[in-house]
Amino acid sequence: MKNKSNLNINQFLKHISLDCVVFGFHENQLKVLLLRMKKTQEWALPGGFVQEDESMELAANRVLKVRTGLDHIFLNQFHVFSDPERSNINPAVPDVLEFGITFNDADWFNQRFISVGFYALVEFSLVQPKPDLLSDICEWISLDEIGSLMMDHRQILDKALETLRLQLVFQPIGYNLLPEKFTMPELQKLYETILGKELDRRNFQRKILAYNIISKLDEVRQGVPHKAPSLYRFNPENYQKALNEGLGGKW
Amino acid sequence: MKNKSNLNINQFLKHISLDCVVFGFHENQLKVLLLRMKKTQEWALPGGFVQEDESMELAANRVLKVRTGLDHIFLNQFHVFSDPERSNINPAVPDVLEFGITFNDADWFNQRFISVGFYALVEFSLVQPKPDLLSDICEWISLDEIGSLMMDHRQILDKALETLRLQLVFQPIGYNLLPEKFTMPELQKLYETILGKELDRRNFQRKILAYNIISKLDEVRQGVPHKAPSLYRFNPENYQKALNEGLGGKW
DNA sequence: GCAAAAGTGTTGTAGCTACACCCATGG
DNA sequence: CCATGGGTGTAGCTACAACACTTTTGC
Repeated sequence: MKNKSNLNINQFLKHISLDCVVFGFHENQLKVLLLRMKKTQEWALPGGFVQEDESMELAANRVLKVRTGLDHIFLNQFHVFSDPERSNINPAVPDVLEFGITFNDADWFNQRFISVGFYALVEFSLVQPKPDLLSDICEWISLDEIGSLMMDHRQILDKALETLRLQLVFQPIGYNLLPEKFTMPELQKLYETILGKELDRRNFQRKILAYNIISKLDEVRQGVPHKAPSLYRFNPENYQKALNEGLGGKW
Repeated sequence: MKNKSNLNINQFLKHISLDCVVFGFHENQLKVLLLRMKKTQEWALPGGFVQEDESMELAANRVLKVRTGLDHIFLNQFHVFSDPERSNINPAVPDVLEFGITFNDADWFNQRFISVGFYALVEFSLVQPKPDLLSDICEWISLDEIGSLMMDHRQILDKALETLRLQLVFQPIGYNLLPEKFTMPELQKLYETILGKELDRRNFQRKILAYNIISKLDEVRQGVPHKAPSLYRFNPENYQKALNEGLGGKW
């Protein structure tokens, strides 16, 4: 008797999928959560399909809950990818009869899919990456080590980054990507990585502090060479306000 | 013999639709192209379904070509609307057997649809509004005269406006909304309408001119009371550059 | 004590706001 | 000649960039 898939394909909407670009920040590097496909060894973004009774946002949350173990993830849709050629031959289609997938199911997978792109910001240390049925590895890859991806996923990633860059300029992003306590140089490095350029240490500090979205703590980071940097944390009230109203200012 | 619909529903993807918020500017007012549904007399956004072999962008262009007579319209997708309740009972579903629509077709219409929102900027005077099969009127309605709309179309409109506002701040929008020749006060009124606030006449002029995206002509508007305002037109090269690089600056 | 990184201050300038004034036209 | 609206100029302020200097710590 075959191992049976718990996949019931009929509960999903046809033609519609979603892909998530999950960003994390660790060791002063921006990372993205990727899966390696069993069949082709290609790397891919975590994604899935929408059920009959859920919104795209709910579906993205559901998918990411399984992939990361996290609930209530910071999520934003940023673009719909609908080029009819984007998955002319879908390399992710599982082998027939594997995982209990039938001929009919394989046909279903080979349909043309329009995909809604989401980006997510998560705290690196809280994530427990788990591969899905079609992949053998799920792990964080540094942005500068990512090469080509499955299908049009590289294009999706690039668009997510572009969007993140635009958002960063007038919304405080760090809250979701950093641990509760962090140092000013860490926050700066995050900004520099996303923006793709270096910033002046002193001007950065003054600018961030002027927004009143973070508060200095009476602690310093322990066990580092040279002068110990102070720890900060986000100020929830002002942070929420800044999220709604935007920041303004040049970067 | 019944009048036969030219609609072949099987050529369309299931579950996916698109809605367009078409903006035009006329008599110093921002207007939106709306349809009045035959069945319910409700106003609705022009929209449609995606064919098997086209991208969302192509589909939106196709829909708008029929609705306005225009080709190569400036179009941007801005959000996906996927609340499962957004069309619990679809009021736009045509009466069975009307327009040659069969029982099966009616079922098809009553599916749940996820809709991709597009906004379009067009030159008012070039548009020749045409109703579709399900509507009896297609016409421009001033933004401040629009009340509630069919389904969640009001929400879609509001989101489009919000997006337009954000885009306006760092991209030159006017080109697609104004005729070839226009005056400074007209351009200003357009900005004021989109931003929803008044701007200083003199500062506006200096700021716009500083971008070098428009050129003054050796003509003035004829047949107006008081001092005749100069005519301007967009400068294609610098305009394209500004589109790519953004503008920057506060509004 | 020297290198490396954190913390604080200053100064010049571009760009914005908020004005005042002049010009052209119709009644 | 006056009301209305277009066109141009200027003063003050803010926010940013580009700097120099001091402090703390590991080796």
